[in-house]
Amino acid sequence: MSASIEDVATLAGVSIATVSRSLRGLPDVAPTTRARVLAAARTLDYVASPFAARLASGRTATIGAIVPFVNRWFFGEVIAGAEGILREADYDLLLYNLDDVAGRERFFARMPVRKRVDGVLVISMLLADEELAALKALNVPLALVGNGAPGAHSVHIDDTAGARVAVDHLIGLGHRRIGLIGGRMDDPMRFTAAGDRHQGYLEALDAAAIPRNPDLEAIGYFTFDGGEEAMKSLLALPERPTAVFVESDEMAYGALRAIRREGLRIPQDIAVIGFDDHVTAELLDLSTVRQPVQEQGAKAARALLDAIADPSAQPRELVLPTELIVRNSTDPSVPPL
Amino acid sequence: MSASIEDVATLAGVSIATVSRSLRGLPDVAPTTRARVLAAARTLDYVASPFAARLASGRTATIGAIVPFVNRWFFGEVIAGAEGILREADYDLLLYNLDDVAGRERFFARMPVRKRVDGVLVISMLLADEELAALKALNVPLALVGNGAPGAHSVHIDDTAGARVAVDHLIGLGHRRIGLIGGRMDDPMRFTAAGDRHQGYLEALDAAAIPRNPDLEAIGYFTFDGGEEAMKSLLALPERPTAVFVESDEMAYGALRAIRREGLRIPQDIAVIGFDDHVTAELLDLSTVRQPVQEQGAKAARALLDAIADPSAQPRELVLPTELIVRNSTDPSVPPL
DNA sequence: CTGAAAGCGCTAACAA
DNA sequence: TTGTTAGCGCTTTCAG
Repeated sequence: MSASIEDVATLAGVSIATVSRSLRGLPDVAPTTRARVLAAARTLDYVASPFAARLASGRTATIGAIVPFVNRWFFGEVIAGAEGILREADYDLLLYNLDDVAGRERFFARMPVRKRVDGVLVISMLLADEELAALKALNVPLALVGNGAPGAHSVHIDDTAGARVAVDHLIGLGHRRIGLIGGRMDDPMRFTAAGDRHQGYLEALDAAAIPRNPDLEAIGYFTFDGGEEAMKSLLALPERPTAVFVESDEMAYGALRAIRREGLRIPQDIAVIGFDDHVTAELLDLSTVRQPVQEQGAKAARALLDAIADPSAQPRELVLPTELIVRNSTDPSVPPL
Repeated sequence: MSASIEDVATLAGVSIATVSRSLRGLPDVAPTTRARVLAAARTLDYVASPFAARLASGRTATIGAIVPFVNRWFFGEVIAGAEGILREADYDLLLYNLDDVAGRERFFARMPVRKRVDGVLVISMLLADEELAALKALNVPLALVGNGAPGAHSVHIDDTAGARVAVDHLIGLGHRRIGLIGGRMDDPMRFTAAGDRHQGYLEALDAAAIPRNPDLEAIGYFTFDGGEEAMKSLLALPERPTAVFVESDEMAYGALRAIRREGLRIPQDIAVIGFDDHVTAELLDLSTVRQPVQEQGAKAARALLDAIADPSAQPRELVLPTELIVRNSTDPSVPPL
């Protein structure tokens, strides 16, 4: 096996306590002693066994990240953002991918994070009361990305405001008959974006004194196919909308396809704006509302580290700004790709 | 704090050794005793401290996954595949995201996986000799996704064969002037796909007795922009190709854009086929070569678990099949979206 | 400034 | 079948 703290102590001619202190940069070690220890550690290529250190100190130097789907764009970005900050601080990132409702139940039934993390990062999940309670019972700081919860740190955008900006943009272009394509509010994974963005849509209409029209609101799955289906239903209306606000870019891609299949032109016949600024939104020339994704992960990780350093600190809520990105799918004056 | 093994032992009226045995399902425990222990553990909501267990047993029950970019489609899928298998086996997944060349160097300089994993999963990286040596020095099983290495388990596709199928498809459609858009062989992250796919392109031409033509080979970054630039250079040729094989779907998206901007029609003026079957390939109606991605992660994770269970087992190499997906970007007889 | 020694909460012989 | 006990490799008092 590899070198242990004893080996280093022997080689440096000091006690293991001094090795421990030297290596961790604790005060009260003579500079020359420390140098000797560092040299010994280096020649033996020594690293402390994290498990022994964790057992002895009680600190795990690990963050658990709970994510619905690692393999979706948004979540991957958030994790990348968080990982960078954590790695820098020498924290490990333990990944829990829920995958579906069954996986989510399994996670909360078994609570595999117990006794193994100093903090928990929950990505884009609206937690049920019992779930929140279960996580709080871990007695470690909790940070949420995407929405807030009492007693937890949180980093998110203002979905409602973002949606309002998108719809205002359509109104500014002269549209009055504006459709909505959105996700179900009762999504099984309980994402909150759908509800909030729907709300923003309604507020924008109200502010412009455009009457609400439930016929123009098409709800479906928060996916490409869901968007396509929803758009089809709007196109089948006796009087179809001249513009649609779609609650996510992925749904918007489906909407674009439905519109093109119908032989209609974008944006002349129907203008489309999405939400997220997904990687391929630019490629598809889709107007959208950009949200900082990696940054949400990074900020949440930072919040956790701060909370671990100072457990008495109050939970903070951080709201990051969104940005309207105008492309050719809404504005014909923007040159197409 | 939460319950310890002692608490359970006391409540069940047995020794801690018996608790340990009962909870881990070891033999030689009387059924009634085991039942009593399980009941006690349940009422105390007890889980063993993983750190104590790991220190005592020497098994970490965690796998380190080293990935260039969590936030890219391919890698996210691989991780999702691996995570599922590992979670099922009660293994933790420790994520190391390299992010760039500097991150890669930092990783290998510090080797943060030391003393903390029972196995290492390396995703899509061609390891330099020193890197491979460093990982082998960990003395734990090593599994690679995307390419092989002596002494390591590996799961990958046959990139060369896949590329050949793609180019054969173009040849079958009557094309003779077939361009290539590919990544640099000397990619800083050292992905191997570029070289292998390039090779397949050449082999397909040779097999069809179509002379190679270096002018038709455009090399760039393995990204959307790289593909766009490369396509532009092909379009600028005095005699442009009638079809292009692009080594990745993401590059192909860029190529599609360059072609459309030039006012040319796909596939009538130029046929385009990509590689990967990236999520949005269907949306963009792009013909491609599909590779099983999650499955590669799952199979590699399985290989690691097997190797941990039986360290004497020889490293195995698993090659998964690819599949040609014909869409409208190459074949006009396939109805467009 | 440094060392001795007592844990941290388990697992794994070894006895009984 | 069960209990006793010696570690696992550190961190952290507490003396010195």
